[in-house]
Amino acid sequence: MSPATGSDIRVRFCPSPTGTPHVGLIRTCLFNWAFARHHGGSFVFRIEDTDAARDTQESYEMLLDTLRWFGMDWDEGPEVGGPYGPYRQSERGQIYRDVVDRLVEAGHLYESYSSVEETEARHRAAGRDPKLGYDNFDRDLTDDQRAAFRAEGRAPVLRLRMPDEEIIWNDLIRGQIRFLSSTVPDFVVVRANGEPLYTLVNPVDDAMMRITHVIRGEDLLPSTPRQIALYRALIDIGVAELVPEFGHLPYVMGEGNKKLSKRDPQASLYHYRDEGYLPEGLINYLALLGWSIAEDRDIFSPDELVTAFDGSRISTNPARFDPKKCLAINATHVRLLDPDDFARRLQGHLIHAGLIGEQPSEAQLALVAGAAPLVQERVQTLGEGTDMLRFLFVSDQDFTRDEAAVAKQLGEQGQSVLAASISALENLTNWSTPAIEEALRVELLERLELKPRSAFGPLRVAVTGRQVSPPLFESMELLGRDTTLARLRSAHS
RNA sequence: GCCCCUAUCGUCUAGUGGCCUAGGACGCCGCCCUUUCACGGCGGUAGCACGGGUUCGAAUCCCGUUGGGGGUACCA
Repeated sequence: MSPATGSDIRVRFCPSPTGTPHVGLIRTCLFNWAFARHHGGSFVFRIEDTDAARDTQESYEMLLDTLRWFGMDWDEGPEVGGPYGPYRQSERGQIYRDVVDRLVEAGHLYESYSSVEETEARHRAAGRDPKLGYDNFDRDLTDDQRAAFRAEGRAPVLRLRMPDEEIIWNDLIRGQIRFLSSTVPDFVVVRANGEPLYTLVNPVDDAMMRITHVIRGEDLLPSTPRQIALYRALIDIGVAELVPEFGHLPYVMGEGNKKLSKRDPQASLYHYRDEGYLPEGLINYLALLGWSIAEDRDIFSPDELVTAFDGSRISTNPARFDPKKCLAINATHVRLLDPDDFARRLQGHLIHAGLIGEQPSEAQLALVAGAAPLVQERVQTLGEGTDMLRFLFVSDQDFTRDEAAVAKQLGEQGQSVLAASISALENLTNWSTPAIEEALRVELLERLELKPRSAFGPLRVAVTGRQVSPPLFESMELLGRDTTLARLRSAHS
């Protein structure tokens, strides 16, 4: 049973601004965004910065930057506002204080003075496992007892009184899940210093922002009974209208059996952006981590994702992040790009790599336009394209050749190929790909009777500096007669 | 310890009782194409964790075992 349908659907993405945006986080964001867009609902972006010790402004800005790069636009949130703001928890202190006062007044929260040690001691004295957790001891403290604790100088935390009945919900992804309330102790929602905790502010904000579907990581699944209990209390005091639907996404794992760690460089989205992955390639792969679009298909555009993503077909078991498949999916998207679009993006990456300036010259623009089609079919990322085209853009002084390639191709036979090629090309009047190819084929393949492999390998290394390059004759044409001949001569010792 | 989630090729997954001698993708291997590297094409490799049920029939449902993961904070 869904509490809302169609455009009433409201979902949120609510990260803490700690560290660099990573794969698991953005995957969660993507699922929420796609779900909202599919249903024509609202996507709310909220910043959970209640932990002053760990939150940073830099991380906050990286979050916004990353979402924008992916094109995951939000309807409400930082910088766009909305009817339920502010959207940074650090700015919502008064709201929480008011809610807490009302919850206390209605008897849902109570003061608790027990320390962990005292709780464990009580468990031990009763012959119970001391690790059982909080024992709800302070629930029924009398006024006198509370006064006595205060007199000792102790400040209480506030705990939510959990209901006695079993808590059951129908998880959007996992079906019915039930927890015995006896296994869920009363939990702290306000610190002794008066600061509210995540356990309070997260459901309060979801309620006040009228969130209908909470889609989040599996790690939060065990805290759901507590949130539902808090929701019921919020409904009781008129802050919430309903308990939202919950859906718990499977983990994204890294190497081994560990959850993908924020520290793992492979987990940082910036790593992929710098390498020249395409946003649509990453979105495609991220979506595959715990979801499938169809039985025998796994390549799709962001638009196609949105069209298909109705919240079903989400898997329950953890997914392992596979860099190889991520690369392959990205490569497919590179090839799918409209050639002009690819050239434009490649140009951006060449600028990023410093091979051309922010304002490329006419000649550089022409070079990019001519070279892009040569590499679009043979690279997996824009970064590889940049590497492959470096020889076209570097100055003569900066041009270097790969040592292993030189050793392999520019030995004795390579030198004779170079000599023959130089004389064959020196007198070429028409510097075009077909003419260059014709001249070299006649000279090397027919006259010297060389195999194509041994004929063109040395030329490739001499001209591009690498054993892997765009097609040779096209490369020579783009490089131009003078530079090509200069490189052939400089390789000829 | 207690609670919860989870279990199909190396990896991501399809599969909701008969369409399954289990499909796709990545990876890997082979062949073709080929001026390198790729692209593309063709073919191959490899899997239902185990044990009990239920059923005419189980990868699919139930129970258990084992494995994996998470939670059990005055972090989020």
